[in-house]
Amino acid sequence: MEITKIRDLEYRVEVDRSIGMKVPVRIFANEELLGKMMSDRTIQQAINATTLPGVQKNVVVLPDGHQGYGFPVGGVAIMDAVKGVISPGSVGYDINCGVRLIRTNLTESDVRPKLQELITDLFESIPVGMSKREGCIHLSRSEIDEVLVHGVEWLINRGYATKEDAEMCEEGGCMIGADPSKVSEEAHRRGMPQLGSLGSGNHFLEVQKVDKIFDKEAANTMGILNEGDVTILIHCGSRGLGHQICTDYLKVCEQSYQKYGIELPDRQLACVPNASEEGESYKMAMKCAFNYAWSNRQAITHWTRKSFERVFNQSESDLDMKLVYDIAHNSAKIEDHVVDGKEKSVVVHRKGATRAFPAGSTEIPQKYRQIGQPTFIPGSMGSSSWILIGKPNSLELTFGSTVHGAGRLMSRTAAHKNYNYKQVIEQLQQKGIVIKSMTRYDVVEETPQVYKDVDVIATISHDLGIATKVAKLVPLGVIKG
DNA sequence: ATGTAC
Repeated sequence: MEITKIRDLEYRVEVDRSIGMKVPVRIFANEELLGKMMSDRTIQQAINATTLPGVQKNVVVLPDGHQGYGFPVGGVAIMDAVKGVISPGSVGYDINCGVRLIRTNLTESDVRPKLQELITDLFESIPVGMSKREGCIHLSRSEIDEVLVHGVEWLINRGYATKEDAEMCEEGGCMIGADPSKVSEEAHRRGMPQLGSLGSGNHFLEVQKVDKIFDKEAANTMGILNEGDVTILIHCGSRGLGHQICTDYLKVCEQSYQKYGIELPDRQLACVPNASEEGESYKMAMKCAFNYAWSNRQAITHWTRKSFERVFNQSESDLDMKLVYDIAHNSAKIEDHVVDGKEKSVVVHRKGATRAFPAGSTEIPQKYRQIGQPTFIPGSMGSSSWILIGKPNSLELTFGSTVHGAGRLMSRTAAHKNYNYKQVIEQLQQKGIVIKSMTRYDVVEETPQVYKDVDVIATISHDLGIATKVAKLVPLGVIKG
């Protein structure tokens, strides 16, 4: 493959019809990050995606891009909504994996003396770890259907959410058109006992302080007033339910290629025509997983607020723990984008990528319409996290998207070879970071050294003008699987 | 990411 440098931070793979490419690949990265992408299948996977039926304009690889299942994590691809495909493989297993940020009225000096107590209380009240059931909201077979259809609204009615919480989620915390009859009984069964659980791997809940504010106006609009303010970041997804829905529809894809005459360069790049019966069914099921993931993060939010109330002996209104915003990392959405100078309805696949719509977009809450959509990059444990806001260049360059995280540098196995639990814990202690985790191996596998430098990723997004820096957050304490 | 390989 031939990669051409277009300018600083932009590279390109031109169309090669001999291998079925229909559009170019556009890579946004610095030289070092590009080098990492070239050491695995990232670019090849993006090239594969340019062969999919109905693909438009170009496939995007963001600076945090790395190899994924079929389609790169940190990738964005748009398909003609009428003639193109929708690709469950290009959304990923953890449908609506995402991040939300909560603000508080507390400062670092309020939290430090009670940090150990706070992290212990959070760890005891929020279920973490693989396949966790204890402590979750256990849904009956009919209740889970209500959650899948209504999303956060179901939790409002049960006292787990406010109307404002729902408004601070994309789509108001509910995807219209979710149909639980398109979700298998197996997926239902897995989802019923897991609502309100964090999961494992890179999922976490972190208590942070605002380290530096870069954009005071935007920060203040989000309720981030001063450096030293305490925030909470929650990173998790749709758990076993979303995973099962992806698994189920990958099978549906496999069974339909002959019927639709689809030939793929990689079986893992699973897809079906967007407008087909199978495509419509996938979307209705995917929307259920969306609603479940929002509800999941919301239940965790509720228990987080209760935990803070207990530890600081203050009421929820005193603490003013407002949800700043909630974003999705793994999604397919029908949006209008400009292709060849014309607005066109397309399926936007964002896998390990978030929406980053600029100011004025009707898809973002009124509260943020003047400044642009808030987006968050989760760091976790030793590394910083970032608040960014969407800017007009995102529509020009990345189909209204930006980066979602640092991206792994070292495999899980390599992490164990190079680091042990004691080392990682000591390193965190030296920084004053309190951690409680379900397993030791998750801590080792998630040590900051296994990730690329999140600050560089944020800076590239900023320099490209797709989403610019609002504030840098650093961890005080973290709970994880 | 995920009942870490039905």
